[in-house]
Amino acid sequence: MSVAFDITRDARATRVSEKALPWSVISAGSKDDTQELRQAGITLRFGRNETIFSEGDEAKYSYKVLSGVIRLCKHMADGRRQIAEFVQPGDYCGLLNFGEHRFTAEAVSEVTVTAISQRQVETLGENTPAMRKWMTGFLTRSLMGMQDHLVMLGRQTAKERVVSFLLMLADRAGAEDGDAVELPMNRQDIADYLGLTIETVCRVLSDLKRCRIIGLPNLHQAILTNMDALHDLADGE
Amino acid sequence: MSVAFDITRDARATRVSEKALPWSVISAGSKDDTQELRQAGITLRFGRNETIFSEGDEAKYSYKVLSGVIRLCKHMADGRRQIAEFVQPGDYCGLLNFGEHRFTAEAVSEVTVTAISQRQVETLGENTPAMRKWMTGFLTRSLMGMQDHLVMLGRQTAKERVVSFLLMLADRAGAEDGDAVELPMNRQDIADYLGLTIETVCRVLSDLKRCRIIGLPNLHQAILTNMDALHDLADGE
DNA sequence: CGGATGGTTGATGCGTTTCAACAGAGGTGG
DNA sequence: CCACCTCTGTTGAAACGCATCAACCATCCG
Repeated sequence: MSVAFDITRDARATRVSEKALPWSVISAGSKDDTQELRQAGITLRFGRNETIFSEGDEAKYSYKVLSGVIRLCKHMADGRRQIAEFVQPGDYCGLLNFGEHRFTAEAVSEVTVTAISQRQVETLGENTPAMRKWMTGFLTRSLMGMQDHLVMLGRQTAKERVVSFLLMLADRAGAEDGDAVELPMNRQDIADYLGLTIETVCRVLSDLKRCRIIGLPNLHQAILTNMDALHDLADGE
Repeated sequence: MSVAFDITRDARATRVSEKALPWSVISAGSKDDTQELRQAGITLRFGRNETIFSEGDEAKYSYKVLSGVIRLCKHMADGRRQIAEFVQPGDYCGLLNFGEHRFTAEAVSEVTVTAISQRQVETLGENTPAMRKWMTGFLTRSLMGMQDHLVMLGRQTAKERVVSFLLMLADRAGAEDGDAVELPMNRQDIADYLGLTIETVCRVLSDLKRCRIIGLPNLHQAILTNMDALHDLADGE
């Protein structure tokens, strides 16, 4: 299957060191809510901090996350980094980047993805109305998410940002008062998503814990002890 | 024409005070790069600070700006405001907000727009491939603009933000070294776009003027005396 | 055990905000 | 025409929130 070969070339272009290779091609085809994409992709695995694609790379493939979490980020010349989005299982990335990828995609944790060639996506979009509709919806949802993120970075305080972030994760996971939410990303990732430093994120989390608004049983979980307080804090008391 | 009537109802729903009315219906139909939209709209006029639509309003219409500038913003409960975008002549707003508008749109200056019903837009999208392609492109460009804005708010300093803003305006206007760019929005608008205070924006502009990197002949123009210096400042020296 | 990695906490400094006073442009009415 | 007012922008002084720098801690793993 020539797609497999192309994938390999594309991946090499992402500057993952040879050592980081090989990703295993696990299977061709996987479950997918979007019927038309079902048999279009092949599955790849990436280890922690491996690069899936880089900003500026030719966008030959899109990816659907099967397991693990991907961060989409921009690296500035002087090392500053801004994470635009955490892509979770069931979500897509690199979709509809005509020409070249606008972000670098890196594996936050062990990740498996289905790769779909952009050509296939475009063809599907041109021929199937349902697919088209889904893609427009996808773009619109992306835009909405980015809009909320924008307001957060522009006008919320450090505490508001961290709390909003926890609530966003809770919302995505369907967590309720008293439930635990997973924090697959590390503190630096959270900081770079929120436009803060790692120390500030730590301090806010410690504060919340001290006030018994959340619990932190380990580095990768937060227990939402008091959702009401969180909601109040999220928009400034 | 029943569309004209519907426009009136929609506009009233935007809570523009009766005093602020009437907007004049200037003409039906106007020039448009997108052939299919050419005869679809009617033209409306809004005065400075009038609301074109509000966040949460049912999105019955989209708007193409013919003249003037619109700001798209979110208002927080405590009065904080974040501007997501300045919509300039030739640009669109309110497009593809299925259901309800996600932003409040207000006139920065005297504005004339063409209003197009969402139903028409959708129908055009379903039937004409060129229109569909254009709309996908529009969404993608919006997303890209928002992504750059996001990085700016998350990771750039006050000076970098103001400089990037000037360069963005210069780029849009096609201005070169030595040219003047128009600043149709006031300082508060700039501050709310950049996630800063009005005082900080003032100080940075004054600084740039003092260093002879820009000139400020009046409140609504900036002369780009030294584009190279601006580009350097935009990404941290 | 020792080193590496990632996280937390404290002390200090800086950049931006806040608060306050003032300046300039434009508009109105005596 | 000028005094007066309002609106917006500018500048200064002080306060504050977050960043920076540095020390320390916990966990993991060879």
